[in-house]
Amino acid sequence: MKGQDNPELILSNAVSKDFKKGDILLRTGDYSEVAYYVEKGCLRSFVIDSKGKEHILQFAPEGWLISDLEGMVNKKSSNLYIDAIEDTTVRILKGEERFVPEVLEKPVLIELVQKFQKRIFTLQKRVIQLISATAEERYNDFNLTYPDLANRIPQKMIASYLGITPESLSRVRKDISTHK
Amino acid sequence: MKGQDNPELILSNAVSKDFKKGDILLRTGDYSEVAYYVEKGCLRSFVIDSKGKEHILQFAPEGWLISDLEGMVNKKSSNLYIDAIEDTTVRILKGEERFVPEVLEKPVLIELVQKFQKRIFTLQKRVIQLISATAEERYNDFNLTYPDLANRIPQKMIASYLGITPESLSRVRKDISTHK
DNA sequence: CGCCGAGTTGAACTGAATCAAGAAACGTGG
DNA sequence: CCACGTTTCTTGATTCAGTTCAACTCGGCG
Repeated sequence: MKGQDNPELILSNAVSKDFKKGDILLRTGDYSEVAYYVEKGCLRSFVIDSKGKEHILQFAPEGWLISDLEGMVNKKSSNLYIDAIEDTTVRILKGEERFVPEVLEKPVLIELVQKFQKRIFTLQKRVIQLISATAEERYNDFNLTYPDLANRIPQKMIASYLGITPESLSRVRKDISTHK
Repeated sequence: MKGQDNPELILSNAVSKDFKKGDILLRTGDYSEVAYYVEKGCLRSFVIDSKGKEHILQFAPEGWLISDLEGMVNKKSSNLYIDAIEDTTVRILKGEERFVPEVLEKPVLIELVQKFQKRIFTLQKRVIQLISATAEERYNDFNLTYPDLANRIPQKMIASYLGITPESLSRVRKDISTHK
């Protein structure tokens, strides 16, 4: 969830931590009440389906927030992974501070409500696109949602996020460049 | 967003209203800071794409909450429609009570955060499915998410929600019945 | 009745997946 | 800094799930 409006209140007493490219922050089976605010670098969350295929739910470059909401809502272990695509510096928002709403201060709750609304809006847009747009249209929208990210991360990850194969994305990019 | 856990606090001073099947509660271009809690009947939200095709984002049978979050977040007019699929009774949650978080009481905010987390989780599940599941798998999951709704509403609306054509849904249902 | 929207079925078509093979880029150790 | 192996990207040929278009049936409602 995007946060270029810096979430000062939520971050006020969050500690920093560094991860190396490839480090896994959360794996299936883990239980986590932690959320990460990315200061530098890029994280991703993804699931692995029954056929062993990876599906990327979200990228989190600078200014984005990423977490395992399902685990936090259901108070049970996660079915998703979060890992670092680049060397990344995060601020860690602990569960006690953040995801047991009862103990949060009102101004922090307000910030949360607003962040959640944005995330819901983003996800709704993605649902509509998956339903109605072609691979090419979705790739173009990816570039609007995550400016410049296409130059930083492997194409196969973009393909996974778009819900197409790397081969198809390669062809889509070819079409865009040759003609347009 | 599902609410079989009755949202008592949010509803505490919400007024009731009845709509007839076919009534439009919100249309593109309207600005609304209202949310509806469905007590009886069924609403739906949908968008119309550039080709004039309808895409259903959400159904709201009894116990669900439905609204135009985008409009509320961005403080601008909506690009979606909400209408009644059946004669429906709702409780209206007004913006001043509900979507200007600053004036909400802390217990109400906590309820909101929890509702939003559930909606985010539901949407994430749908994104994963649109990316990775076949039409048949998605239809089966629809029946889990909205038990019995398949018997109440036209199939072409289910098809729109699933992101397939009515013809395809017809064939999927045939396959399921003939073999299984 | 007769009509009209909803659902079904068929046949041809298409966007994207799959499978396969080769080319380019990448990083790791010598 | 180069050499090598591994991963990523590209391109081609084939297949397949779902679309499109068209014709027909059914069931409810005037």
